[in-house]
Amino acid sequence: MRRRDRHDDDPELFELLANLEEIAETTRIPALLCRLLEIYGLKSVAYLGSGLSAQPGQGPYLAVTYSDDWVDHYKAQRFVDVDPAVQIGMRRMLPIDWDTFDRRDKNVRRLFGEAAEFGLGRRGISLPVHGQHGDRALVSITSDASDRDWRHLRLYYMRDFQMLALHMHQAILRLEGQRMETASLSPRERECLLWVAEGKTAWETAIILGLSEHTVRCYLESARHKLGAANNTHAVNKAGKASLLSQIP
Amino acid sequence: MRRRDRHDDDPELFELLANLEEIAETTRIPALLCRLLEIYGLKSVAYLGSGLSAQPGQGPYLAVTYSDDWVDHYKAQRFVDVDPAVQIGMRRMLPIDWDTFDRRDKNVRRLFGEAAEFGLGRRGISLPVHGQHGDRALVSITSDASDRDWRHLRLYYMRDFQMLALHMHQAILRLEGQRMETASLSPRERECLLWVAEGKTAWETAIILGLSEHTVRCYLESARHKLGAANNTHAVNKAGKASLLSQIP
DNA sequence: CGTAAATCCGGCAGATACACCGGATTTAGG
DNA sequence: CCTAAATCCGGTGTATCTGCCGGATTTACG
Repeated sequence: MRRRDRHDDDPELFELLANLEEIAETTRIPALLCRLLEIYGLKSVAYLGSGLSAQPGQGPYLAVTYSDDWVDHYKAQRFVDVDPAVQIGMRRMLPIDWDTFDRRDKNVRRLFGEAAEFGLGRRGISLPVHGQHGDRALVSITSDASDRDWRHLRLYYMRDFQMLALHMHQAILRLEGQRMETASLSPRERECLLWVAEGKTAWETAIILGLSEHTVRCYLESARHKLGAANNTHAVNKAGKASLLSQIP
Repeated sequence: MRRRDRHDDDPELFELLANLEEIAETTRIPALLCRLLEIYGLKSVAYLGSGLSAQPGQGPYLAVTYSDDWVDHYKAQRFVDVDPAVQIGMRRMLPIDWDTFDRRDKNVRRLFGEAAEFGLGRRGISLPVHGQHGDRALVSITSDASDRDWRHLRLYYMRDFQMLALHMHQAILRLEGQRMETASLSPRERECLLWVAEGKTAWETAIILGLSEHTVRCYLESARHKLGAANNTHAVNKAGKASLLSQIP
């Protein structure tokens, strides 16, 4: 805990955010994570990104300060299926303190036990990040702070890392592709797709919108064409990820 | 700008977050927004939520400190279709400074001109919020700070309001329903649904996964049943919103 | 004043989805 | 040990989707 004794001015935070914007290669990310360790006096920082490239089957993106040993062990033991930080954190919106995890499960206890052996901090927070296109990330930090310090620090960590996590995700998205040419749907096309996404048939949608069934089909067809979708299901998925189905046009 | 001269300790922020967690009625939200005005020395705070109730056709949720006159005028003029804070902010992940908007469009200039007449600050920031289920929100704040002050303040505003916006959204979600019973899909069901969401037919999915077409149909059927979906399209939409289609199971 | 886009309508053939019927083995957990 | 769930396979009839053909008027923009 080097410079975290004063919480007054935080030029570091904004400097780090600027650095993230300037990064031009993914190879420089680990170094930046290490700077985070120093500045915030942490034991580890980890970034786990999912759904970055919009193609299924693509593995998650990982950038960590963990030792390679721990990463290999984690993968070999398939801890990702057990790890509450991932399982719960990836399904949340707000950051979560690892202290709140239920450790009664024996697999979970084993995970945290072995994590400690590999030098991860006893305390941890995971901050979920939600991108625009269904892409997600989880930024996790660990610390060895005492119980006293931790109660205060965690709040400041949550505050700063909420922003850092967001910008980190943005930077990685920028570097790892995810070019999403956003097609624009007409109001009617969007409306038809919206109801089809709710499980309505073309006929039902026609009733709801007061159109002929055939007209609905035409809108769906042009929506599919605009989105480059193979069928309605694909179109709904693409439009949903591009948040074209929200109420605000 | 009452107490914002010192950026050192921020008990206010964490107190506000605690208040947000304790709120039991939506009627108390406006009062909390007004406290934000005082504490941060702002001209206005606005929350705009979209897709909160998971039913289409539901209007957006609005909680603002604007005058009713401005809200009525804004709605009457359909400014939401023009407002770059909404149009751009809702499609972003990172917060955006209103100074960066392109004001060449005459409609945009009219919007900001009339906004100033109704007493909104000259400076503004909008912070997008992304929920887990496709729900979104935009928290916008305005200020009358001088150019000098603004350059520094905006960063601190972004930092604190990034957290405040998130917790505000969480509080409103909690109060405004959005109970999403998360069905759990088996790996195979999820996998089939994933490829169908990519526009593949059952036959193609069967080839990809090395299964018989009939087996794929069975998995899709049980997935639909688990999700309470009327058809594959509905199932993909539901599963996507519940982030059941991501790589991390 | 054109042009492009959005808004509407109809029909038809073939592909695909969907529901409902039947069966099987393997695996995890109480 | 037993049960539940997950993993697999086949058939059938009907509903729905999808692509492609043909029209129409209105609106916005340069």
